[in-house]
Amino acid sequence: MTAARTKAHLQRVGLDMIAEAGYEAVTVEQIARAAGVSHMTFFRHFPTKQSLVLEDPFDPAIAAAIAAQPPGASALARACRGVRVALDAVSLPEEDQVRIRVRIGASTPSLTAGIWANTLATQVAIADALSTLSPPYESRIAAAATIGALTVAVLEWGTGPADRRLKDNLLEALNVLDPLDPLDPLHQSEHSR
Amino acid sequence: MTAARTKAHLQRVGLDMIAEAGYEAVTVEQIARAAGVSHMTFFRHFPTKQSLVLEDPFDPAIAAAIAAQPPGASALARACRGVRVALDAVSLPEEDQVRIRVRIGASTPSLTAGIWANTLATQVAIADALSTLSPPYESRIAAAATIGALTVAVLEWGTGPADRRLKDNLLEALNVLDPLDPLDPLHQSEHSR
DNA sequence: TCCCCCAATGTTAGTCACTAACATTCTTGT
DNA sequence: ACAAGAATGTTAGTGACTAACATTGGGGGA
Repeated sequence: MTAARTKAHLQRVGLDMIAEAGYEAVTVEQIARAAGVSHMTFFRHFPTKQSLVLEDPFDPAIAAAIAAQPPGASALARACRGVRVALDAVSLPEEDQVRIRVRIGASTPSLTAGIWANTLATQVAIADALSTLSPPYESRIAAAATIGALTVAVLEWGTGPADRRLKDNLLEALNVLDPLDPLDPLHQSEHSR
Repeated sequence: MTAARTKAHLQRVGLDMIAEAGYEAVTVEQIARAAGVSHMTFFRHFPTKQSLVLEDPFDPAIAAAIAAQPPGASALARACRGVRVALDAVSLPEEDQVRIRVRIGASTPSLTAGIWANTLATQVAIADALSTLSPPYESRIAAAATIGALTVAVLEWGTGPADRRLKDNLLEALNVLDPLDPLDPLHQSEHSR
């Protein structure tokens, strides 16, 4: 069996078991056996048990959109506006499996901790994108604040009603840090400065 | 030996060993033996190995100062101004041991992850304090952004030059989220609204 | 078609963080 | 001095994760 198939199979089986019994109640050994492999194969595909749930590749489009923001605004505002642009361009997965993973992560304390840890790479990428126009310290602060807001938005989406769109949650979060004109709440980020 | 003394002794010995050899290179067993106790005693005083480095009690004064902020400003602004007031009132420890702990945490990836996890309780407290005047969602976003900024400020302080004051780092971070009048950059938080 | 090669997987034996159950010692008030 | 409770020790275990080495299976070249 090809490597990608084995990995996908492990994740499907593992998420099923965890969704049913809870993250702590399922051991890696059990997941591996249920998927018909050994625990070593599990760890060859997922570096940690956490990563089965939390694995989330960073999208470089976000950093690019932030770096492309025009000068004249604070680092925080540029970060928020860049993310808005990226949200318009990229199509979010919004698949059911993502929602399940977020729900598991939000309801398991040890995983919620891991979620914040997972954002570190994104945080650094955003800070780098900001630092072309702002001092490094301000860039790091703005990046951390932005990531914090977005992470809460994702967690809230995962635990909220199923018909709520992730994108709406994210835009609302950005609005807290960088308020748009309330009369024209959307479609302004690309044109305002 | 009284419990508090044993705990302090374990922490002193453990931080010494970790500062010298690195967090991953020192086992709990080694710390316990060096302190003249068994590993069970270690875990009776520190729930995890991480907590030896990261343990940091939440100061309720911060939440109180935020809750006392006057209405008329955004949740984010009230959070920042409340923290500024709390920083004026409370005297920060600023001891060498704190700096050592932050330095260890900042330079050890698995601990940096734990630092973010440790802020969760504070984040919830701030969100609660904000939610008396703002909707819960906006409160959670603002709390996450504020905590994110403050955490970066602490990490930066821990790795930066030794004569830099923690308070200055924190105020500068708050300034990124809630800019003060640049002509009167300090001493304004208590009077502005 | 055969074979070989290498990627994917298995086996085994460990380390380390952490826990449960129970035994032991030390301290402290009376 | 003497119980009673707090602090600590012992032992045995679980589970995540790693290192070293053995094994298999399928696809490309001869």
